[in-house]
Amino acid sequence: MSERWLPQTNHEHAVMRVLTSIRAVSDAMERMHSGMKGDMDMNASDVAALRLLIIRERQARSVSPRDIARHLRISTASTTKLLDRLVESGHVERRPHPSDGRGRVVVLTEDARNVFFRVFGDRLRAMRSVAMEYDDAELAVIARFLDDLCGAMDPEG
Amino acid sequence: MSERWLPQTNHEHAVMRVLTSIRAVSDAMERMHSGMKGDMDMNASDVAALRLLIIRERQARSVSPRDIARHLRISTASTTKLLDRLVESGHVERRPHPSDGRGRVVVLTEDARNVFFRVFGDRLRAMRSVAMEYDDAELAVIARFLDDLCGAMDPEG
DNA sequence: TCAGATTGCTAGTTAAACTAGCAATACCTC
DNA sequence: GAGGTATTGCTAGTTTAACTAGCAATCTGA
Repeated sequence: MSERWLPQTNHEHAVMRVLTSIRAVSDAMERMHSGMKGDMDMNASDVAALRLLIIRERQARSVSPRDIARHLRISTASTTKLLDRLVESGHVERRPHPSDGRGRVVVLTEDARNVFFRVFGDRLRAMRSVAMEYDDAELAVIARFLDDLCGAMDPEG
Repeated sequence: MSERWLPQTNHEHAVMRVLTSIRAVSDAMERMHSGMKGDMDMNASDVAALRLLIIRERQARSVSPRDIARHLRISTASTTKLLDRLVESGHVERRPHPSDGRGRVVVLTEDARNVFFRVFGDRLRAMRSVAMEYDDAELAVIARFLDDLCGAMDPEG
């Protein structure tokens, strides 16, 4: 997480500590997701696709196979197979795109939502109760930091 | 990231916003790592193993194949293959464990350190300069939050 | 209008995980 | 100590999920 750069001042130590912690959180998140292999009959990519669908649904934005391919950084061919798995397991459906004859719209089934929250519910609740301990001003700082960081890491998002 | 839970108060909205942001950061991190597929001749697991080695080295803690298997949540058989790849590409070496005849100690080559920082350097600098913008008190709050969150997500770490 | 781009798919290939089981070594109980 | 059990890292063979190449259908812009 560092470079040959070594923190000197107290402030630099604090910076280093935050970057180390963010890495730890990110690793924990990754393990949590890839750990779904065991908890449900799904691999990490399938879960990631499901998460994208859940998030986009909350934003009332539709998701195409192309979107999934871009988000997961996999080929459209792999995405077709991924969707085949999710369709076959009854988690999503392919619908024709309303205006683009080539495209598809991928939608969650109610079953998928249930499974997702059954598996992630405890973890989400635990995370939420951690955040609940912080006041508005603190949360504002944290959110601003995270958004800045995100922008620095990955311009497109 | 949410559940059927919907934020009501301002505070709950702030909580939600932070959890959404942390997800975004985590996704960006994951894409950054899996994006290494393109930037170097390595897959995400190999990079993750390399990161573990870099971090542990800084803590002066040795790393066994077993440690890597546990950290990446893959089998020891897969870890053997992973190490074969990294040894063959000249990024790590297997050394005998000093006190346990069964075990090995995996150590980085100088070459691996160079490659790692060449690829991640820009990103790490960008992240660091984001954190630099925050004062000690803010960084302390952020670090505490992240550590709390980590504890909530993944007790063992 | 039509040349080029984009979408999602199939087919076949490759990479990296998996399970099962092995010998060598360590640890624990008597 | 001696013997049984656990742990480590490995090999062999299998399965999964990514990849590339190329297709028809559709959209877009000059």
